[in-house]
Order: sequence, then structure tokens, then C-alpha cells
Amino acid sequence: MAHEVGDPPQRTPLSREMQDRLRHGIEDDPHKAYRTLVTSMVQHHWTEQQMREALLDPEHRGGWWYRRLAERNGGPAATGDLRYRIESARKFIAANPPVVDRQSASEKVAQIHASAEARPWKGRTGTTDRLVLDALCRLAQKAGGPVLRASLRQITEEAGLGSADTAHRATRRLIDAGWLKKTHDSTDTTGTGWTLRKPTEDTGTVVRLFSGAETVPISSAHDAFRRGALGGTGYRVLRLLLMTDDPASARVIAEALGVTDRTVRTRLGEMHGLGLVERLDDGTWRPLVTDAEGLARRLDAVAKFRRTAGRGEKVRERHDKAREMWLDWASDQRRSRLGVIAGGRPQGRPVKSNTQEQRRAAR
DNA sequence: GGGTCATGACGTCGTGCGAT
DNA sequence: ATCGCACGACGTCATGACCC
Repeated sequence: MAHEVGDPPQRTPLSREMQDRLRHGIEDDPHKAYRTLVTSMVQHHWTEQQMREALLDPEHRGGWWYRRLAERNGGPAATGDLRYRIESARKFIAANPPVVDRQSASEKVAQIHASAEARPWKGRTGTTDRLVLDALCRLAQKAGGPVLRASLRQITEEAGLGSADTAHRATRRLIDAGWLKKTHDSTDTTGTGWTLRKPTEDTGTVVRLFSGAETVPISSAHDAFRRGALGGTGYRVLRLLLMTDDPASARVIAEALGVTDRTVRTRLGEMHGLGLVERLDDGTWRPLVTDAEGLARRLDAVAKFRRTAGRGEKVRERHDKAREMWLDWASDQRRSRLGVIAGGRPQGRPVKSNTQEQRRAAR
């Protein structure tokens, strides 16, 4: 069907992020999900009718707010609200024109991510590196392309790691392997500048992964995937099982992930005991829970049981504290330079630590 | 704000191997 | 295919010091 000059522009697909938002909504802000979806749909030339159909689809959690409005206040009221939203979106888009290149830049990140997905990540550091690369891909998607700025602390939190030092080592390995380039040093207000890329040289076997869901409703940052609970490898195994329609054997999973089947079996056995996966008669495995809410509930229980619940929060608190301390110190520095503080300069930089005696006492 | 380098204790994790 | 075990690797955590 040829597109004639003068026809209204053809509807184009939403970005992956927005498709995801339409499917899953935003947990603590359904109204934001609705607003942003309408804006995105306007940007992609959807008609009012197409928007209504998508929002009314009970499979789409992103339309929850709109459906509730229709139920409570009636269809005409909901239509009125939708038209108002469309009008607001048009004004917003006129004032904030979308970056033309954004979609292709975002595609590029998706390609890098897919390339990472298709390779095994061997050994003890492989899983950590993979989690950090995943985290960088997510941050890059938010930034709109493979060029981004992120502090090691941000990356640590996003990847679900316990310390920035671990993330730092992983970024160095990723740089060496050609996945990452450091483009800018950090400044007072921004993190380090990074560019994601595909390694130029072939890094080994390319594993054909399962075709299936592109997004899975679990995050490596969940406390259930901390060290001491299911771990990063547990996350990768579960993620793989959630991505495939067919049950998979430990050997096949091991090959895809680049670890030994011994390791995969250990993880599967653990997850079996925790009610996350089940073993079929032919020795293959499949997830027991696949829906987002069921998984979230089960993973929360796992984190609690394995005593890793709250670790992510602790990491964030530690980082916030470091930021606060620095701010205090920096403002003292400024004031002392101006001669505001009687007694002169503050003594030394903020120390992140206490004394050896306090340390011992804390143990 | 952020990064880098270093130290050391602790304990988890991935692996190899042999046995079943 | 699976499991138990031993072992080395290395991630985590806490800390200190220094730099831009």
C-alpha cells in the first residue's frame, strides 16, 4: 500500500521502552504511565482510536489508569481526558521536538545488548562483567544512545553489585575486551563518560540463544540475586529459562552462559528448592513462576530467607552518605576560603572510615 | 562530587574430578 | 546425568590515602 503525499503520517511502532511500559505499566505511578504513553503514541502518529484500543486492552497494564477512569466516570469522560492528553502531548512535542536520531541510537544499544546476549561469559568474572554491561545498556537506553555518563556508584546500584570497586574492575575488563570505551573523566557534577560498542575482533563462539521474550520481568539488582542468595549466575540461569518457550537442560544452559553444567546444576538445584523452577521427567528445566507479580513475590521471599533483603538499599545508603559527606566538606572548603570559619581550614578530606578500634568493636 | 590504588579478612563461587 | 568434595580464584566489605 503506497503512502500518498498528503496522507496522514503512518503509525510507527513504539520504542522498546514504551512497548514495555504499555505491557507492564509503572508500578507506583499508573498515571505517569498513561501520560507518557499517550505522548509517545502521538509521536508515533497513532490515531485516537488506536490509542483507545491499546489502552483498553486488559493485557496492557499501562492502560490501567485510563480503564479505571472509564469505569468510574464513564466512556465519554475518559474520551474527553484522552483528547486533553493528546492535545497536551502535541504542545509538549512542539516545545520539545524529539531527537531525530534517538531511535537509531537506541537501536544501536539494543544491538550491542543482543550481541552480548549471544556470547557466553566465562568464569568467575564473566557473570559480573555481564551484569555491569547489562546495567550500562539500561543506562544507555535511558540516555537515548550508546554514549552516556554514569558514575561507578550508579553502575554499582544498577547492576546490583555490592561495591563500586567490583564495578570498577568489571569496567576495566569490559574496556579491555572492547565492549566499552571511557570517553570523559568524571567532574564535580557528572559521572564518567562512556561509550558502548561491539568488540571489533571476534571474541569466540557465538551462541544461538533461545528466541522468546525480549524482556523478562526480573532485574539483576533484586536482592534475591545478591551474593549469598541466588547470585548473578542464578539471575542469568533464571533469565534464560524465562526467555525460552521450551524447557532446557543444564548442559544447554551451561553452553549458552559459558559456565560449566556443574555450576548451572547447583543453581538450578537451589532454585528448585526455593520453588522457582521445576524439573521435568526428561531432565530439562522450566520456570515455575513466570508472571511479574508472582516472580516479585517469590524473589522477595528468597531474599528474606537467604538474608540478603535490604542489601541494595544499604548500598544506596552508603553511596548517599558518601555524597553528603563530600558536600559538607566541599562547602566547608568554600567557606574557609572566604574566611567565614573562625579557626581556618577544615582538617583534611572526609574519611569514609572510622578507626581500627571502632572497626574491631563493630565486628 | 567522582576516581584510583592498596590492603586484608572472609567466604562464596566456579570448576575439575571421581564415584554412582 | 548427577552429585559430593576439595580447592583456588576472586568478589565483597571495610578502610585509608591521595588526586582532579
